[in-house]
Amino acid sequence: MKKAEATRLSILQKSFELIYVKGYQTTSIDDILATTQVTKGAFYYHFKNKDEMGLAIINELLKPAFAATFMRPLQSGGNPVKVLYDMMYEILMKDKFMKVEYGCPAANLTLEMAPWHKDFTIALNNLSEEWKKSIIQCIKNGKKNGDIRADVKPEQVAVFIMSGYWGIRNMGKLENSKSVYLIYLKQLKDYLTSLR
Amino acid sequence: MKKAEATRLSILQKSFELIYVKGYQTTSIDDILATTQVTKGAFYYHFKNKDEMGLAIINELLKPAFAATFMRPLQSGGNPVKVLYDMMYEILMKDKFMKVEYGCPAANLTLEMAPWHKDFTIALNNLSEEWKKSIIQCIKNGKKNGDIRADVKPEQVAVFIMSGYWGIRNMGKLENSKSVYLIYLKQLKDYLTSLR
DNA sequence: AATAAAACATACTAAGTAGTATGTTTTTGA
DNA sequence: TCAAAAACATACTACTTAGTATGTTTTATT
Repeated sequence: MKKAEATRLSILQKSFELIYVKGYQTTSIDDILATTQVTKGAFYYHFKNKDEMGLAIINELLKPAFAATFMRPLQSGGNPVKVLYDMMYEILMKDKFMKVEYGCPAANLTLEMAPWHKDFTIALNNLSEEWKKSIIQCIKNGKKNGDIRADVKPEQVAVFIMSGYWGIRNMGKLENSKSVYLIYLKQLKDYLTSLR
Repeated sequence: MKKAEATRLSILQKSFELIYVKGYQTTSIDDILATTQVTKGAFYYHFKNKDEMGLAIINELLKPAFAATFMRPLQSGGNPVKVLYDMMYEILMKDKFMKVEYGCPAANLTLEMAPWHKDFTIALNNLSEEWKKSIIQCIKNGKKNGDIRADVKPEQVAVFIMSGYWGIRNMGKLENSKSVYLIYLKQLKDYLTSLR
């Protein structure tokens, strides 16, 4: 990797961490410069302004990370009852990047930016739509295999599961403890089982 | 009501609306002064600082509003399958204050402030806990009446329902349309029915 | 090696921010 | 009614913010 590219990536990665922890609005350019050891000249050489950097974080870091953690596990073709539960368990209990006290970076950005930063909202909605498609496909596949009842509506289930996820992140932040994740996961298992 | 009390209340109400729409951090004192037509001297006579005002909003406006909209409907003693669905339908589809594009004020504040403003987090967690208690009581009552299966775990269900609510607010913001609320509500009905 | 462009560095600006200092006006209680 | 306290008004400060102007250094190309 070229040195300039490394500088750019370093800015994105450190900013992502700062924004995840502190929020977008409260993470100042000067904060970013201090932690990256990059100067203002370098920053504005690589990014036109703060929002352009924010969008780059979503598109270049959040999106691939999201695809790997949220969507890849759904492509196995297995029983949705198990696959969906396992996905959620991995995301909530095993993921190394996300911390219960800081919630989900995608959810944080959405709540903070929508509806004022349209570009952010569109990019984040994109993520959400992709996840939804993956879940729907997983359920459709389960119906074909007979793992899921024929009368189950895939889109309804997908929305229901996704809303549960965004919401449990909120509760985790409030209580600052993963114990609420475990309670949620138990009921998620019961719910998924009810779709057989 | 005394005039001074009216001034204080006006500040709280207008600030609440501004913060609900724009967020806490991005609503400046000067914004508040401009929309309330109150001067800085008056503001700082009534509130020590911005955070004290924020807490007053939570405790004096959000809390009672939350109790009326989220908790009172649960105290009827009716069938939880219907009572819980009706509560959610009212909150999502009928409430006059909350708009789909701005989400839920309690969720917005939580995502924005936790874990950095401990007082806010505690006050908001308080709200959440009260709601949880109400839902649990509603389900326990339903179990006693035979409306809900004996093996249903009230706390698990409460957490599951609450997470669904916080989450669907997030999705509403992303899509800026109540249609996602309707999809969610259909599946909520199926889920609640599965508890019989 | 020479040179042009890329990559970075430093000092600054203009606009906003929460909060304060110091007043004036209004209300209240004896 | 009149003084004291409550309620408000205005002008200011010290600090932070995103972004710019203007440089210097590094890298790539010939």
